[in-house]
Amino acid sequence: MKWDALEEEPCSLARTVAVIGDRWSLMILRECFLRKRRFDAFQASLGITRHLLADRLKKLVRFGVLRRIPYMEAPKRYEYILTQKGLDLYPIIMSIVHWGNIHMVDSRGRPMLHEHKTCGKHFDPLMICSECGEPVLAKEVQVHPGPGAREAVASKGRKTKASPA
Amino acid sequence: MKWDALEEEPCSLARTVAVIGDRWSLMILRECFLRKRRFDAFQASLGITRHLLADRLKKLVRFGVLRRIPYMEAPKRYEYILTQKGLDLYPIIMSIVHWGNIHMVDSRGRPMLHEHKTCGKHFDPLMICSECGEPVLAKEVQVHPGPGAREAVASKGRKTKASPA
DNA sequence: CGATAGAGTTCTGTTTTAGAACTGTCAATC
DNA sequence: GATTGACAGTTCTAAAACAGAACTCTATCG
Repeated sequence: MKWDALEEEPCSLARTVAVIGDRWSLMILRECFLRKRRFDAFQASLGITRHLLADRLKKLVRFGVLRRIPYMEAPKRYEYILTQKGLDLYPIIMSIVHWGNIHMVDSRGRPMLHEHKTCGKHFDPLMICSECGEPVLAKEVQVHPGPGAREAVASKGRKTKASPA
Repeated sequence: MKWDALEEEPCSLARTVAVIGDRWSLMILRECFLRKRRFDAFQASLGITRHLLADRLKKLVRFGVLRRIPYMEAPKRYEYILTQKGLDLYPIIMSIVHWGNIHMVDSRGRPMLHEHKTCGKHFDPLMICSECGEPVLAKEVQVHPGPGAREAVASKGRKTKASPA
């Protein structure tokens, strides 16, 4: 399966994975949320090859996650800033960081702490249900096909071809 | 940078990306959360090559995200089920799906709807602060180095080498 | 006996990625 | 006024990852 094919899948996970589902895109986004915005800054702190960095930035711009704005004429220089669409990725980034905090830290503890400026405390992100406000657990969630689902092929038995989410 | 190097980084995001930061791992996990658990079931609904599927399953087992349990002797057959560590990935999966629901759907709408069995309603996941219960926005979060941070090289000025999170 | 199912492994050829060097423009320095 | 350095890339080659298809092995089914 090609990356382009992922985008076409009737599955919100696959489509999002087409945008951010490689290690470098996620690492670049980490830098963006840490207020980095220039080519060399990304390159220095990530150790990514310049070739791939150029490529990934292009991709993220193409998907509308980053915007490329000139900050200097002659020579033209650009910086990359998060669009609203990009900012909306924050819960993904935070939940990834949180999982790492719980399951991947060594004996020294967390590399980074997050302070919620609104309340002034170090916090962890918590995922709750938009309707009842209770924490959401995998076992308590039932999925149903939505309007954008692929038509189920309805072959005999319990064999429905695809499994979008 | 190799995948192994990512694991070593003093950054919870990098370490998590080392585990799930490729398209197939995320797609496999989607299937796991949809209760798929067998090799051929994964292969059929993902269209991944068998080679890569075997490889990714091995990786996810090695990282303790999946457990490989025999469900049949002679011939030995195994199925892959989520460990607690794997189940804890749910917020990541859900936030990815949610972003896709908001930003990547076509005119037909969402491919899939999620029902919170606890309250019986279709819902979206919401990320809140564990301390004050308010929704968390990127701009309201300040990061600080934690105990597991790499020693900052403290060069002159505002130039700290790495940017873990 | 031959066919089918399940869970992989092996093979070959194509894509992606890593790592390093190169380009081009401007500003500041020797 | 030639040289160096910052910045934002592009180009090159070799190494690694991936796609697609075929093959293996055990066991049951008709």
